[in-house]
Amino acid sequence: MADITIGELSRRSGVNVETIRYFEKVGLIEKPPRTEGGHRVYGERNVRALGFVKRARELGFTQDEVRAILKLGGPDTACCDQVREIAVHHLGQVRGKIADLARIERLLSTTVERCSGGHVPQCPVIDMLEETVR
Amino acid sequence: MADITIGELSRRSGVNVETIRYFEKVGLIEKPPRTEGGHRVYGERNVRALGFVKRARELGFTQDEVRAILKLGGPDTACCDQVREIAVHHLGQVRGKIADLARIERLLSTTVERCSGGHVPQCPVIDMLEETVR
DNA sequence: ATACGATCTGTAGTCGCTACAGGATCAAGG
DNA sequence: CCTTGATCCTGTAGCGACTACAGATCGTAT
Repeated sequence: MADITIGELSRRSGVNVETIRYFEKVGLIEKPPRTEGGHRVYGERNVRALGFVKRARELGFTQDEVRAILKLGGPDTACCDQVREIAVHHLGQVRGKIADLARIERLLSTTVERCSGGHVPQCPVIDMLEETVR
Repeated sequence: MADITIGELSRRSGVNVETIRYFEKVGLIEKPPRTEGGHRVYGERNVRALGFVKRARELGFTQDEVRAILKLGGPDTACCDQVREIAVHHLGQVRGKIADLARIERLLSTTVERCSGGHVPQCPVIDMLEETVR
């Protein structure tokens, strides 16, 4: 039960100190007890909890989604359905973004390729951007 | 040279009225002349210019990049090199994002799949998020 | 002339943080 | 015990790229 300061929590979790305080403010992590002087005091469980939130954010879950998952992931673990639902929805979003980016990637790469070809009629990139048709 | 109001420009370009004014404020499009009463008056060339900016933004170019391209794409068209450079850099960013999302997609989809399997040990999604190892 | 829609400016909100400023607190050394 | 220096506190403002008002004015059709 070694007490952990916010700075140490930051080092251990890889989450910025300001971000930890921010996560507390917006309800992504719980409010820890304080010292006499008002400094936050954490323990091991907080390291895990923060890691959880961090990982979820890295995977692109919104703060709302993370909050929802946390609420579901309480004492009763029977709510797997709802967690799964959130994850499936998010997976859909991710796939959508990948598709969008893939389209962009194709367009950009073929355009840039035309650029490097010796002949320089005009700027193919600018031409491409000018094609208002879509 | 039919005069175009900001509302009509919005309809034709598919860009929100507020966003058009915002683009003007941040220097992505030029300031149009005004009527006596102060209403903005556009022409066809503004429709094309706005379309250009819109398309570039849809492709994920930042405002700074768009401004840079616009500056380069002036009267002298010999600056194709620099435009290409911006596009290549941006292409790199796009590919990076795709790679990140692909990793996320794989992790999410395999996790969710384990969920749907009949056996329900715990919530695989939560388990996955709890694995602090990476 | 007047009503009504469109436009004007300016400010504030969104999301997810990050970066201060100006203090207070804590732990270690003298 | 007292000072130093690192860490911590709160609160506010900034980022990018818009979006959404509020409250006023303009333009035009009847």
